Amino acid sequence: MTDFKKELNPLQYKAVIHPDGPLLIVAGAGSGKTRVLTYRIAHLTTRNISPSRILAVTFTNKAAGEMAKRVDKLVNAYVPVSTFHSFCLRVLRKENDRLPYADNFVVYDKSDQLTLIKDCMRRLNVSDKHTKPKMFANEFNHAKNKLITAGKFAEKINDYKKEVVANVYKEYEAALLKANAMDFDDLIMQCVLLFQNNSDILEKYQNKFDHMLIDEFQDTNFAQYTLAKLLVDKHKNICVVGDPDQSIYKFRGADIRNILDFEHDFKGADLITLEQNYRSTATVLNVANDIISNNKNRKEKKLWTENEEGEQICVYKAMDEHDEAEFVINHIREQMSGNPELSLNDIVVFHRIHALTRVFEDHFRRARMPHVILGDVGFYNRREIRDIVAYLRVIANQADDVNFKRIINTPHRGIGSTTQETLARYARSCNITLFEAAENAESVSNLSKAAQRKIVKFMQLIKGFCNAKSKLTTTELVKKVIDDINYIEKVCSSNDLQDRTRIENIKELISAAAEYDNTSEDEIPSIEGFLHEVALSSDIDNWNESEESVTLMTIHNAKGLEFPVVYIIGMEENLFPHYNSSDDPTDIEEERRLCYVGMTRAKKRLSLSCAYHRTVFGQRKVREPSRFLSEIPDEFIEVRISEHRDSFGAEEVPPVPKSKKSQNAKGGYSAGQRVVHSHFGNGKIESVTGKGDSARLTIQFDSLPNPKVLVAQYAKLRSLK
DNA sequence: CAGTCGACTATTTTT
DNA sequence: TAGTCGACTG
Repeated sequence: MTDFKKELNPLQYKAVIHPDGPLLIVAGAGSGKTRVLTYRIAHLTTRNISPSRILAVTFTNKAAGEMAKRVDKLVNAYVPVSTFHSFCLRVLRKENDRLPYADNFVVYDKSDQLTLIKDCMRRLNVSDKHTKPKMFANEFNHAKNKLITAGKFAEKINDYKKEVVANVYKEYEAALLKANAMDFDDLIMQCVLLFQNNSDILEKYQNKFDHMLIDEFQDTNFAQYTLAKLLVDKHKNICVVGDPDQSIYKFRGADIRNILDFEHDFKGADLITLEQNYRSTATVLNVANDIISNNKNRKEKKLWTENEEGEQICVYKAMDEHDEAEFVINHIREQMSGNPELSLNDIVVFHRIHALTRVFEDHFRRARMPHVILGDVGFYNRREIRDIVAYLRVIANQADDVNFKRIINTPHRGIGSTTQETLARYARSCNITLFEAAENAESVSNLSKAAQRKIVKFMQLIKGFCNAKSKLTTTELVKKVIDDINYIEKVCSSNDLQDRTRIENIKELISAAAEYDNTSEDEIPSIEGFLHEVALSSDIDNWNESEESVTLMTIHNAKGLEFPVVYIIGMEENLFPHYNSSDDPTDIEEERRLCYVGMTRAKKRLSLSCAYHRTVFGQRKVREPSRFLSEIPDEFIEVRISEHRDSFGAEEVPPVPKSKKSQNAKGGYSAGQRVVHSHFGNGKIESVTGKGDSARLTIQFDSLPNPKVLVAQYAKLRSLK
């Protein structure tokens, strides 16, 4: 049995063995927050509290899985750990008969949501000229995070814009219900509504759990906090862990007041503050402390450490983003060769926005440095995966109009937009789903005989799947769908790289289904269960941290992680802090917290970089170093300046050697000329538009199937003879 | 009906 | 720059 006292410091131990009642643990970065939570859960089980009577909630599925594993290791007990979303989904499925949704409801992700919103806008004749679908999505999400339903929203309209939003919101909610689908934020809101409207069910869950524990409490939103308050209302055995300085999800409705008000909401709550950092070197910690102390709106807290001073922070001022990438690669090599203990998976590159990874990926690939990029177009957002999953969704839930529309002509089967619109109009006039309309295709007089035939054939296919559903495992069904619709042959049969990766991805989807069939905690694995898992899975959940490669990810993804070597790139004004945050002081403070989170991930070595030039929206712009850089005292940093330039802010030295530059200046490119490109190799210029540096060259490279258009200034071409 | 071409717009961050 | 959307043509 674990000796809890021996493995924890006195404050951590106090938190772990704290008896019943509300407990707030304010835990600074690297102070052993997860450790405390894990040990506390483990400790509860030793107090004869059954694992199933503990409700533990973390921020990601990955963190949840890891915590469950660690508890198991400590006390040999399996305590299920959830995210708010997965917990709510489980409740909603279980208590389905109290909901207006049928039990096979699906979860809509962001892009399903946008499609549906566009539909609603079209139906209400709302132009997307000034009110973008995304804007509506944001409004709805925020409303749901505050538990404001469409009905409530409509009650407090004060201007025209709100009125439009209210109308679309109403239409959207109705459409969701009709499609038997919930969006992400519904999972929480519907669960809260369920509890609020059904006291017997609420009571059941209040009695089911003796203790509730919440990780990353600073990033909970109003709906989540309300849910927690409801659940623990009887026994008040709630333990929350968080750090206000690490609250970085305001855009998702996270409300820092949750943690600041906790002691007020739960009278008699105990507070334990953990301030000793075990993770980082003193230098890293000092720098992070200095940065965060610039936030005005914050509770004073100073982390300290007994760790060694460590090396200085490296700040690299690059010429441009290419130079920045080269620096990171070279620096990584330097670190690796001087340190045999170090492995590539000890190294991470953080960025504020995904767009920065493009250039890095290029350079990493060319340098043959193994790397993994998290996020951006995640696995389940790839077209081929979405296509197949759309079939599964319709098979599971025939009311799903959004996905029905997606699959009716994918792969092409001659059911074009005219036919689809006729079908949709028919469905609307009869107030039935597209699926039902398609079933009656033959009685829709506006459809041509040919169109009817094609729809009937398609419906036979789909109904075949629906009938097969109960007889097959998830894996078998996925395979059957892919085979029967001939997806690979019809959509990705060429031999180019893109199609080959598509096929790889499809294989991976089959593996994912197999994995679900084999390891799911669902009593009976089902296509619905698989779809729910898919809907709630995130990039970080699928990240394999033991792979021998450098990881690139956003700082938002880095929450709760730590790495020996950390790079933060793009430390420039309007990028970090981000442009959209630069005029609002509260937003700037959130950006600063984000910076703080990034820095405090580093155990040994932290490097920051910015570029003097960067191509933004395809245009080369002069950049200014981030204000955060100037918030670091000089004594902690070692500044390195790009060799391509003498001093920062001095006259720019051209990135390409003089000879090439002068050729550009002469406007020396002309059609028919043979050239060499560093990337694509030999090619022939087919045409030239414009002149000088901004000339656009259409070049047919020998290595590529199609011509490419490059801008002379950036193309870095060398003329042949 | 499907594929191509040009115009346009976009970058926060995610369960 | 690159990805998406709509118009146009075969």
